[in-house]
Amino acid sequence: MKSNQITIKDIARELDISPSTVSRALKDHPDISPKTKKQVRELAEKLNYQPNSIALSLRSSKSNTIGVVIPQVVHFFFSTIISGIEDIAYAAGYSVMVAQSNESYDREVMDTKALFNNRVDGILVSMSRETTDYGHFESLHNRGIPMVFYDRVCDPIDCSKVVVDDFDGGYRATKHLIDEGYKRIAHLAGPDSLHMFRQRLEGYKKALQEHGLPIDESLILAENASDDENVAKKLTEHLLELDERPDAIFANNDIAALGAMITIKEHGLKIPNDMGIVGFSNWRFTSLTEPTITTVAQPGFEMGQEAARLLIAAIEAKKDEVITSVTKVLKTELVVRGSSVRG
Amino acid sequence: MKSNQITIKDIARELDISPSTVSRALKDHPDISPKTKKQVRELAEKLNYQPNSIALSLRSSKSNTIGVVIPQVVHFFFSTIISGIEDIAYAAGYSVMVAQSNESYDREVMDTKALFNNRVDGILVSMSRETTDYGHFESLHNRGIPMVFYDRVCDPIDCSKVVVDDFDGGYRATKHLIDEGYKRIAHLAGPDSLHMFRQRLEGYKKALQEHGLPIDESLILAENASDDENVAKKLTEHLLELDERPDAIFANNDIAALGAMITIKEHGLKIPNDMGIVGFSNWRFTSLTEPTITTVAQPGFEMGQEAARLLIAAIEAKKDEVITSVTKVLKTELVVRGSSVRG
DNA sequence: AACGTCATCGCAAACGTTTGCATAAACTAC
DNA sequence: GTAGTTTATGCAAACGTTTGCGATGACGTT
Repeated sequence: MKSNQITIKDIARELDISPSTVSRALKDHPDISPKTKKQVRELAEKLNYQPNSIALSLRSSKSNTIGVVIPQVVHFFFSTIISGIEDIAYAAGYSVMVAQSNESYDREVMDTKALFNNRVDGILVSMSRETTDYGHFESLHNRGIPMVFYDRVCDPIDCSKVVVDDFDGGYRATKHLIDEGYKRIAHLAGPDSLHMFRQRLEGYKKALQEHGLPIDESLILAENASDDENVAKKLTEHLLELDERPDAIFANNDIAALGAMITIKEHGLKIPNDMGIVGFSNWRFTSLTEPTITTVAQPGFEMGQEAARLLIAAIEAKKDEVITSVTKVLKTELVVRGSSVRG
Repeated sequence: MKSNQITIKDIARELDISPSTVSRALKDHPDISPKTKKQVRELAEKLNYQPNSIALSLRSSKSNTIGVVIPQVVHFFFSTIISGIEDIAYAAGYSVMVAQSNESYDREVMDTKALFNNRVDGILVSMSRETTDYGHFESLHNRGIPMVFYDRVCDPIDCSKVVVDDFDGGYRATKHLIDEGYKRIAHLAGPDSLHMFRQRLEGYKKALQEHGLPIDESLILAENASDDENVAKKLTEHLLELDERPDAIFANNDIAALGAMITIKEHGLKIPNDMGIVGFSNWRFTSLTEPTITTVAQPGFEMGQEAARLLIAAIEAKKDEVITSVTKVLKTELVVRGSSVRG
């Protein structure tokens, strides 16, 4: 069984008219007689004709496809973003091509090239951890293909970006703890190299300052790996051994928050009464622990949606040449749960 | 700045030779003189020529793209599968187009149609929960486009499939509990409608029988929703109130296992000494609870890889016409943790 | 009768690439 | 010097679709 895709030519031959007439009839062109239109439409229906979008792409140099470069699909936050992208793209008639960089710079370079070769109409990208050279982005950008960065953005490239307000997230988390009456709030910070972690730290500091609390550097401990609960456990041990131990911990991510929580409980302290905890990211498990963990929800779905919207707008407004780059900052949402509210 | 994609024609014009010569030179055709080849290659390099794969697709009627229909990208298991698919596809030079059905039959129908219109070379699909009519699959299959089902397979369609051995997973989980000395093992079963949940239940039963333990229907409670810990909590309450309460629970998924664990602890019972627990799926949090939860790991990544391999094989062997359909059954892996091993 | 106006349709080019065939020049062999 | 062979290149068609322009014929108008 060979592939029997029916083309406009088949319909034309069958009806003994020209392909052009078929094409026009199919799009209800006024030049075509109602009778011919009817014939064409009925035959197309009967044969289940589907336009060959590759031919369309070639002719119009538009593929109606957007490429997505993503560090890791398996991470909840990122897969949520994909979901948001897919949502908007689908509604706008675009297909989504996904390329996973696996946090590798080399893969990222190849991915962008592959997507470009596939003639995607635009590219959404979140940088890999390794990426420090931006040549591949610049080259794409210079060729005029629309791109939008999301989450891990590349500042030097002049295009639209969507980020989450990590500063505000850190601020809200800390302010919440303050509002709940905690006085000595520690912070388990993420690796200094990543922008978002620094922002969360800054938000934390601002909240303290704004409420007249001192910034005690001995209460700010940095993890080098943000996904390892054991590191968080060790840091928490350290915090608990301080002469003046903290009465709350704001962790840069939920895994760390959980690690802290486990350690605190091991020391016989009660959460939230003896110590409050707030995490970051709203992982699924935070609503399943005892107590449930207060955390900062990142708007992954909305981020994907917004990035897709910006990209599609850039793609479709390309004729006008006046695509002003915007940077959307999405607000986080504090999800208050048991680990930070004293009865 | 209009899109300045360099084509073979540009190179030809520049060098004052014909496009055919350029094309041949680029693929090292023996007809072309070394001198010309050198010139062409150097100019192509300099101009950073990239072949237009849309034109290639049109000519060869091969897009080097595979379509993936997936119920939900945000689920860990599914995103892991995507990762596996992407891994193999990338290595084989294919791009991956993702369409999310959101568990909706209508979306699934539109997704398959959209992928077909985009002329993907083959399709990987996992059915939505709603799907009971298979017309859209049949129509694709009749058109001769290769497809492979993964996880949620469609039995009536004659094509390759990749599933995980839920029966064996249920068996192993239960056998493990038996081996650890538990005697009265309850099962929190998933909704009866889904094949995989029935399989896990059957594996559970087989393990009991094989070890001379009675199958007590009062210890088998079905959830209607498999993602809600509250349901699991209620069912566990019920189990604990039985005259002869079970001394272990095999839950059909990790959320349920966690719900059970919380409830058991609330009743003052010790895990694993008073009661053992095994979950299913190896969610991230299962290694972060107290105690950590023994669970059955599903090989999502391998499943994606295997499905992609089978599909690509089918695509590339199409000339031979002898594509025998195979059904791959992937084994699960028991991850033994704290919730089921008495000290 | 000659001309203009429509309505309806086909031709051909174009998108970028590949490839069978023809062509031209250059060389070999007698 | 003629025929034959090799080497290197170009032409044109094809993939499926769209679209500007031209063609055809019917009809109405003077």
